[in-house]
Amino acid sequence: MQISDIAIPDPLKKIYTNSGITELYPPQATCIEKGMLDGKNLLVSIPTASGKTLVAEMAMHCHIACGGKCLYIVPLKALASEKYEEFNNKGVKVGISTGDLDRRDDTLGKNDIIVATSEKVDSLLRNSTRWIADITLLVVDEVHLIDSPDRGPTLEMVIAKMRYRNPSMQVIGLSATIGNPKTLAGWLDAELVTSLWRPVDLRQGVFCDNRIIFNEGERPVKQVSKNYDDLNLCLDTIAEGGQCLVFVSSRRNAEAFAKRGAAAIKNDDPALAEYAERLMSGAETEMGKTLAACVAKGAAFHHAGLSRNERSVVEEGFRKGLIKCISSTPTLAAGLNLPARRVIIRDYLRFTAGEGMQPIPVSEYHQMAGRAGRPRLDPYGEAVLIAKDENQVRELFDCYIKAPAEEVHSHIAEETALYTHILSLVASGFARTKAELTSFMNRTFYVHEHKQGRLMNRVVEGALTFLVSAEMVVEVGEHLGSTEFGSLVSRLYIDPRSADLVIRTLRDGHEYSDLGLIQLICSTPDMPKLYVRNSDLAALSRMLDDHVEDLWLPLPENEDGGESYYRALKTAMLLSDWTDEMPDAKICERYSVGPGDIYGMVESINWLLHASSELGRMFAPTMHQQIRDCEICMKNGIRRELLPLVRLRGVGRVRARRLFNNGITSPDAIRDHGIEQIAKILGAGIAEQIFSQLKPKKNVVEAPEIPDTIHTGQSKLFHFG
DNA sequence: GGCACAGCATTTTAGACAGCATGTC
DNA sequence: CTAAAATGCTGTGCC
Repeated sequence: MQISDIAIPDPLKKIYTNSGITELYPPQATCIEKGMLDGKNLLVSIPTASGKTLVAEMAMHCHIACGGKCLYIVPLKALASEKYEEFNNKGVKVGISTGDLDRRDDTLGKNDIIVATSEKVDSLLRNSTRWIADITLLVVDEVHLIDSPDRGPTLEMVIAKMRYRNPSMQVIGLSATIGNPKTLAGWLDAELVTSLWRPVDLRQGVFCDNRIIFNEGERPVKQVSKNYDDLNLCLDTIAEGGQCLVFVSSRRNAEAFAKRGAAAIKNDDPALAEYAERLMSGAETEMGKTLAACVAKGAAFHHAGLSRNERSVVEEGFRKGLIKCISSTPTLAAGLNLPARRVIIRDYLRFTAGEGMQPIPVSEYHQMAGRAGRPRLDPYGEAVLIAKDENQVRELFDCYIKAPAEEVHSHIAEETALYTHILSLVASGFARTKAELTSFMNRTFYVHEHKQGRLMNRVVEGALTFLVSAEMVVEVGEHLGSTEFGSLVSRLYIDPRSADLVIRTLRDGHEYSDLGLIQLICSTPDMPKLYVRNSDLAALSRMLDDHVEDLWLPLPENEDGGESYYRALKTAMLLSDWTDEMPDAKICERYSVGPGDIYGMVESINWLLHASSELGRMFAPTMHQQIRDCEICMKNGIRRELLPLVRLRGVGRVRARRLFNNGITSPDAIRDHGIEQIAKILGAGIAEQIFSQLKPKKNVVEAPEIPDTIHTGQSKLFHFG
């Protein structure tokens, strides 16, 4: 099918033809034949990188041309940015809305296309965002993620809510290949498009005994390293002029492989030195230094412990073709699109808590294998598994290459997952009676799949019981309503169990302490927690002894509560060190984490601190200001003594500390010292910026407070053995 | 006494959504 | 309670 023959707006046609797209891929053509441009719902279940986004884009432009508005839901923030870039500058207005990128609500609604994560859409629905009613086309990217145990229920609810609000809205689901596409399409009232076609030939094989065994034929691999097959596979591709992506199961493995790769590649391209330098200049941690050393030789590793800068340098270096191989944990499988000639799925077993080493799902294998082969750049892509012996070759073929795609199932009938969603249905007016609640839940994929809602009703009943006892929902006869507290929890977008724990503890009447508050929030189910290792236990119990007064939650009596208690406590210690101005590198070393982990945890607790301060306003007004202050300290990574200083624009943790250590502890003191003095400490430009914010001088002249000790930024709170 | 190393015991193990309001070194 | 691989520790053998 030719682009010129399709009923899409002319400007878009022009953009496509100008960029060399003149003909549709076969599955794309099928979408149009099935009535996508006539408003039919669609489920497109095709392999990765076979042109799903383009299909959705055409449909979106048709809607926009008719005065419609489109919502494009993605599972990851990184993906949201990627899609935003892709849709932008094509003659329509595009907006993005995720937890950390937001073009403010009122202006956001003026866009023709809005790209958002599923959680963000849920949050927008809970906060009755007006433009939601204007959406005429909903595109759900990676719909198969409905199957995810933790985030799937949210996606399922968001789809159900959107369709309930806008009954005439068109829905397009984009999915990887799945085992039961008909069931999912049935739920969406959608035409189904399935295909196995790919734009770049993908050869899937298993490595064993110095050769890759493909479905048809074999390919020998030169043995350079005696001990490492994975390295040989990697060098083989590089020698041929390709790049390589290696998926491994742990961060340590990723780093170890990159070191081996760096030693073997021995590439001294001067362009690489520049990238290495960009990494080295910011590298405070051991991890950062090894990364820089690897990149200098043309190898890199990638995992969630990397800082933002480190990630982007690695990604850019690989895109430019300078970095020849990246060894990665699953971060790169789902997120950013970084295709490579050859993908090596080295570890197909992964540790799962409570289940030991488990084979990764087929869907994830496809996800990784799909990264092989860059459209228009590589002649073909190769995805290679590694077998220990001939027996395993057959096993891997059966379990992955020839294996049928997994089915997608609803996870919505799990009670704890439902608390938040039932609350939101009641609080945002989707269900005003039990009957309405039941009828809404009957529209979920779960009920569609199971053809009956008996278990669902029981679970909903359980969730209601919890919400009523937590005073978030009230039941009056058949009627359901949310309390002021319940509405707040729903809008804050936190787990009702978190809110319940927070307000219960705040009401207990503890004396305020930052550590107590941080511990409380870290104990919440919404907070990601660190793992506790045996070697941490000594420091943790000393922590308990030394801070009995400050901690708000006591060690639980029963044995099995201990582990999660300690995990929360350890997380609280890290964050406490952060607000105690401990340098990043030291935190990384002490807790064996990467800069990216610190960033992630600080981000999470900031979100929850904000929510807690709102809860505090309602339940513990005397603590509200304290919580707000703690929030600012956490955001900046500073001690309380710097609070007055960071209120000034242009002053963050470093400059505030520098001023404080010079005896300048408040905006008033800054004024008293005069602009020249401040310029000496921080530089003229900054000094000017600061002075322009200072209000006219008060009549009272205070002597500047001079601290009796100079703070070094080292932690006094905790000392590990 | 000191060192190298085999062999056994212990330890560790991926990722990432959400609020708010703008400017760190 | 699961399992693989890396790291830690102990004891042996040798100089």
